[in-house]
Amino acid sequence: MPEILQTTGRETAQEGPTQLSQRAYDRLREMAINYRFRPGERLNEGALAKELQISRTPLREAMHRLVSEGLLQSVGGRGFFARPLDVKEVCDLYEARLALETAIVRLACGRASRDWLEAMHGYLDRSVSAHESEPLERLLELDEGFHERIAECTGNLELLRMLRSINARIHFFRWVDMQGRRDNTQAEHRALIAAIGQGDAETAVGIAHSHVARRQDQIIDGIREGYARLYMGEGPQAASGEGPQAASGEGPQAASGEGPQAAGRVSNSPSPEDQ
Amino acid sequence: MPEILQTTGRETAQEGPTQLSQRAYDRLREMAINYRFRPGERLNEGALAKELQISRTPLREAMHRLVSEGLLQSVGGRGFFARPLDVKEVCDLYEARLALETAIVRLACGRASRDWLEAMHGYLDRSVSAHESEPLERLLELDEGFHERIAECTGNLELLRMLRSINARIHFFRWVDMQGRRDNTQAEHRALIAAIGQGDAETAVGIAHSHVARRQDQIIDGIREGYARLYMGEGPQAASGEGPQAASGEGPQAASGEGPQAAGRVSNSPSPEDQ
DNA sequence: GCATAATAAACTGTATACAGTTTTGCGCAC
DNA sequence: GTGCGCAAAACTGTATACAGTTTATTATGC
Repeated sequence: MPEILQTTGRETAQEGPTQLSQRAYDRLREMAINYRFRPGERLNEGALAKELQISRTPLREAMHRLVSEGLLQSVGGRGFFARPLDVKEVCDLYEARLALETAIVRLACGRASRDWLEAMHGYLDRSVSAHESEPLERLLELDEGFHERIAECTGNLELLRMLRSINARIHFFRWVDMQGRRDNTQAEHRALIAAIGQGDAETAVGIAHSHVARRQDQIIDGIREGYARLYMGEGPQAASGEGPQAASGEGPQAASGEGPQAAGRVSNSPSPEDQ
Repeated sequence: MPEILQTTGRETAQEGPTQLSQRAYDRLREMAINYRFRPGERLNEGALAKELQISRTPLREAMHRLVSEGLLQSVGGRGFFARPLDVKEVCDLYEARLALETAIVRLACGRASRDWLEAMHGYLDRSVSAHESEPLERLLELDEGFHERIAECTGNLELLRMLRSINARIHFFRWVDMQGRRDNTQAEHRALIAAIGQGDAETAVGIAHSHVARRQDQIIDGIREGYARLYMGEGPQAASGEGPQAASGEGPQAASGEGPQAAGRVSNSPSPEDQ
């Protein structure tokens, strides 16, 4: 039975014998990023293992990694849970992203090479052409890629790692945020690259700040919107058929009961105390 | 046999039935932070499991978590390795710490409460009294605690989490750095708290910057010093007897062969490409 | 003596077995 | 019908078993 699973890739068996634990990590990560699990929900290891066609051992290894990355939760060793929709946490993430982006742009101003600037102009051109045709999910990826390339420009892999980690965790809310308005950020991106190219740190940081900064109430609105959207069964990309516990229809427990400031947490979880 | 292990705590069976995976995580983390393993060394799961008196399953779960946190490495699913002494990585971490600390201090200026300021003064008093008597390891902990408290002051748990993660990874090099000179940072700490208390962001950020910033050559010197020290068999606190592979005497493979700038990596590892 | 091939040992990734605990479901008293 | 107690099912954390692969070792040819 093991050897069957080894070759039974999920769609096309594209690559070689990827590590099962890694495959589980990739899939679970994608699910967690897009809130494919209901917030705070307990993840049934047996069911998940069956769905991913692996045993619980590599599955749990992947889950432990995702806990470390803040994409899953583990309450006192008694099972894994989908991350809750925690308003405070998302606000913290936005704030941390702002701090990170500011520092990254400042560093990039002194380190941008001619080649890098060329490449960024090419990237922006491709982004512009994609702007009309591509789906929103793709546009968001392009935006994330834009900012991550600036981080790469600094040469600092740790800053890049942190930015990626944060971007993964707020991805869903940015996606929700983009739903309503398909606004064009290309001009700001061009201006930012221009400022970086001139080594004008103050201008660049100013652009980045106003580009990334978002008022707290806007963020909270986005979370509430996301909350509603989650319980309407929609997601960024409805790839696979519904998972066993991803879409079993139960209404939201407390959609708009307590105000967003109440306890800072909008979730049905028993509020586990994180790892 | 399992039930024997459950109750067989390592020293005094102090607490309750802590999760085995968690215990392994705690011990391995401490080992990784202090470079108790030789840089780049392959970690033998069987031997480690026997040493920690657990099976490989929870051990591997802990190792996966530590890989996510950058305290261990995993080369393409083929075993776990101690993190190498990577010059570039440590420089990146110092740079990231500087960016983080700057942002944290700036935020703290607008959020410091009277209670928090009181508590910080008390903390500093205790640190001063400890300065003469306590061992260096303890002083370093106090310094880390100081900066983490400022992060707590911002109320942003994500910034705090990132700062802690970075501090863990550079802990060893800061410890090595402190060895030679026992310089007094208390005055700077007091000035920083004073500036935060007055909400003077520019002054506070300036102090923090000059306090945390370190020239790249200083960092590299510290790493080289640490490298030498590692292969002399010393560590921050020689707690338990030598582990099976922690101190088997073999000379350094290339102590001062290539210059520190050569490939950016001073290690005996086969340079795995990170997770 | 040294290089090489063959064999054995060791090690990792994964599946499965098992025990303890929590949750669920059902029956029964009221 | 509702609350309570007990049995059963389910689930998690951990140990162990197993197969494939890598590494070490011995034997052999030159």
